[in-house]
Amino acid sequence: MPISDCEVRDPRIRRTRQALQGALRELMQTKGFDEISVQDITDLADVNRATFYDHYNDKFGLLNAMVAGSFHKLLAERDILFDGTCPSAASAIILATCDYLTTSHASAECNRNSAFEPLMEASIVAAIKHTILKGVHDKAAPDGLTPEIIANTAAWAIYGAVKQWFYTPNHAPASDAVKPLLTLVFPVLMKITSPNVPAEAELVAR
Amino acid sequence: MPISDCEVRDPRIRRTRQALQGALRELMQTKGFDEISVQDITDLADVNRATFYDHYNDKFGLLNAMVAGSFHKLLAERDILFDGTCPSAASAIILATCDYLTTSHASAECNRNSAFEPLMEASIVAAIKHTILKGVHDKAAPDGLTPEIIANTAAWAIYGAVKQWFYTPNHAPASDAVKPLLTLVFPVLMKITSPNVPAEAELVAR
DNA sequence: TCTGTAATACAACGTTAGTTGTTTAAACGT
DNA sequence: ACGTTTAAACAACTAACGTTGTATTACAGA
Repeated sequence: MPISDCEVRDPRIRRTRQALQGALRELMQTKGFDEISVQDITDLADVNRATFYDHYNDKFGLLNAMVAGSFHKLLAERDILFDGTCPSAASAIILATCDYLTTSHASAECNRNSAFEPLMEASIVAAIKHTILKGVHDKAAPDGLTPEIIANTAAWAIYGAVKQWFYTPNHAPASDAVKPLLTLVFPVLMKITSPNVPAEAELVAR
Repeated sequence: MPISDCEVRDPRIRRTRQALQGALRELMQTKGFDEISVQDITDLADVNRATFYDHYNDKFGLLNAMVAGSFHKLLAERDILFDGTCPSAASAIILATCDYLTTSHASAECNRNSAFEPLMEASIVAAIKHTILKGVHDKAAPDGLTPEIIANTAAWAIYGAVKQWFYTPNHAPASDAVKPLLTLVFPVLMKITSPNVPAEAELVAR
């Protein structure tokens, strides 16, 4: 029965989890995620295999915690705070996502496993959403929408945009890609403060 | 070594795959996805377990094929064709996604498995993207963007929006939810034909 | 410092996964 | 109708999974 990762007091738990995450990180330098067994991880971390299951449901749970943790850290380091109106904060989120995708793929190449990518993605999207929500949770939203819906939509849109950018052959460097991607997703975020964007005019006239 | 699902001539292959998909579908009525073993599936489908691996890489591969297939079918039945400008087609896609999420959750409740949901989601998003791309792949896109990027962003945004709607307690019925969700994601799609939406003005002035 | 709580170590278990090689039989072109 | 092609059946195997129970040891509060 795994316990939440945030605010763990007991140093034993922190040590064990750090060891497991460190081991997985190290193993992923050389192997693909699907070639790594729980045994491999616990051997390297010098932790009993059964103990692993006290902390994570499975290999994917560990991956999830790792990705969420490091992406959150990346965002925190850059001191990103989005207040619902400032495009530069949105840019920073997009850039961070670009960077994260790039570096994480550089270390862990070739994960042809069918389950690997969607899981990483879910973790990243959750982190983006969380960051957006921190800034807008107390703002207003137009009828039928909520800050949560908008934040989630934006988070998914951002990740989808960055992902497609990333998988485009010979894509522009991240710093150049941010601006066009921002124009794409920013209208979604704008719904928080200005419910009516002009495209609306065409919608009601459908 | 699994073979593509589209256009399978050999009736033996079709029969086997249908049997496997049917079996999984039936098992998911009562069990969670993670409680179902490949053995269970092949037993019910009256197929040898080794044969399973001639068709799918693993359980997730089968799930993927099922979801993609049925969601595509749902879209095809409703005769959805999105030309990049018509909001009603976009509405139809959103509505279909709402419906699909609702029905698929009704049959397969409680899949607390960490890997299950992200995989289904990836399949659905891929299907949405495919539908959008059919309509816009030959259209123009503003600098730094491509029809693919826009389609992917829109697909992720749509799924993210619908998902959050779905998980909102006491959410409005799908038919009522479509309109607000549409106002949220339509600006993204609009980039295909009208590169400059007014929010842009604020962006360059940052 | 002491004590109850809670995490880890360890061993052993049954189950499932995924692979391989061979045999049988259905499908297809001619 | 015949022979070729190719999918499915089957058995057997290794390796990894996830669980269970008990003993040990580290932590946190008093």
